[in-house]
Amino acid sequence: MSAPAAPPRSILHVDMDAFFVSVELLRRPELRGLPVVVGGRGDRGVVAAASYEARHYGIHSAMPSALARRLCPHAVFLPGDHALYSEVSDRVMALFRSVTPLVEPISLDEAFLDVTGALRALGPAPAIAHRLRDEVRSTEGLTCSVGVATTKMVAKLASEAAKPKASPAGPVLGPGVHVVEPGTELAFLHPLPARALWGVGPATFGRLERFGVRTVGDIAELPEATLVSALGAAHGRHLHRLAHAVDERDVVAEQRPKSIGHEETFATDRYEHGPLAREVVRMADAVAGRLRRHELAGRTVTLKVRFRDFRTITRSITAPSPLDDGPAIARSARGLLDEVDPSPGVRLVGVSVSGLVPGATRQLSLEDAAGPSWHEASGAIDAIRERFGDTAIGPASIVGPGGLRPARRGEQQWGPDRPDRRGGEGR
DNA sequence: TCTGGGGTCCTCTGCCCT
DNA sequence: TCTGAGGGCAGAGGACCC
Repeated sequence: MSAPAAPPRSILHVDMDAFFVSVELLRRPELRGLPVVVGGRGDRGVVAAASYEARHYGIHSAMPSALARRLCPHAVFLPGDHALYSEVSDRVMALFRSVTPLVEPISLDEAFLDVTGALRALGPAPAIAHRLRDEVRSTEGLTCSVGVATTKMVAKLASEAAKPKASPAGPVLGPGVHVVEPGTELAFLHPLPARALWGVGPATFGRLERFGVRTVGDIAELPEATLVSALGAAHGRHLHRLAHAVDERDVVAEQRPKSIGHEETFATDRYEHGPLAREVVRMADAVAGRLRRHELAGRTVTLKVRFRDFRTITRSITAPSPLDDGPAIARSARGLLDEVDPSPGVRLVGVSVSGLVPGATRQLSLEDAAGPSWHEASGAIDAIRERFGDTAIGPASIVGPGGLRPARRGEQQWGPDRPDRRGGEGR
């Protein structure tokens, strides 16, 4: 006798509407109804979010800011305030957790909620979705769209269907909540464009197009073997299942990061090792601070370099024991940088650390064994920064008059704001 | 049009070891 | 001692997501 089938899960995907822009409008209500763009304002910046009025002009997130400005010169461009969005996001996520502990944040403005266990206490999932929308609106003054379905994938696409849309006459309100009833998943999914599926980007779509694929239903009609031969085993099988609405992935509340990194695009390209090395030290210091804040350490240090022609290389090295202090990470990253020829022009460098383990398991190095180490000093540095700010202390090679400021997370989230504000050396 | 920053996951290749 | 197969791991890069 087979076990009875598990009851369908009730999964919500909540997506804040034009989140960054909406947060800005709360403190600048006079901008309501205008095309507003949040993001990098420099020549190399990109759009992080656009109001529905701005979207009407064809502006969308990830678009180069310079192009957005050409499309709508009279739009209001705002620089973005990552710290503020983060604060608001924390409050919204806390509100979600008052409904269910199974909340999986995807980004500052999106989360999955598994409310299967809350149905008895709070009523059916659509009712919970409406209640969440009302609470977000009344407590934060923000609107969100909610998708309700039995899987993460379909809930995600359902929230998209619930969203407001831009139109020539102005934003058109969406339903706010879109429910895909159990058993109707395929009817909802198959007419959607293939690009709607999670995991189908420009490259994958290009390969699928050769088979005449335009919709999710077209993908579903392809044999799994065809998808595997076109896309590789893991990706092919995964897409085949998604196109048949099979998605058993759980909502995971606690996710430990697998890597922590920091990268920056320069307002002007760098052509020499010296300035790049100083930037690498600054980024290593920032990454180390974030590792310690998360009580993590990692063995693999990766240096990323993007050249003027956008060619991107990565170089990595794995240390014998996990690292979490700036000088050690900087030494590894600078060693990798020494192998790179910057003469073609470098527009971006980044430093990241992966292979993360809890910081407490970090092994003592020879340096530690020899006496008081930089690791001990790091704790004092963190305390000083906590109290006096990030600029209060840092590696001697980057702070001081005319030096570089330590990097803060999200500080340059959407590209360099002004030409060479850190005094870097172009050519 | 000319492309940010923070990530995750997958594939391929080369090396080392058995 | 040499050779090949296979597994594990590190390194590099590509694709994708928000």
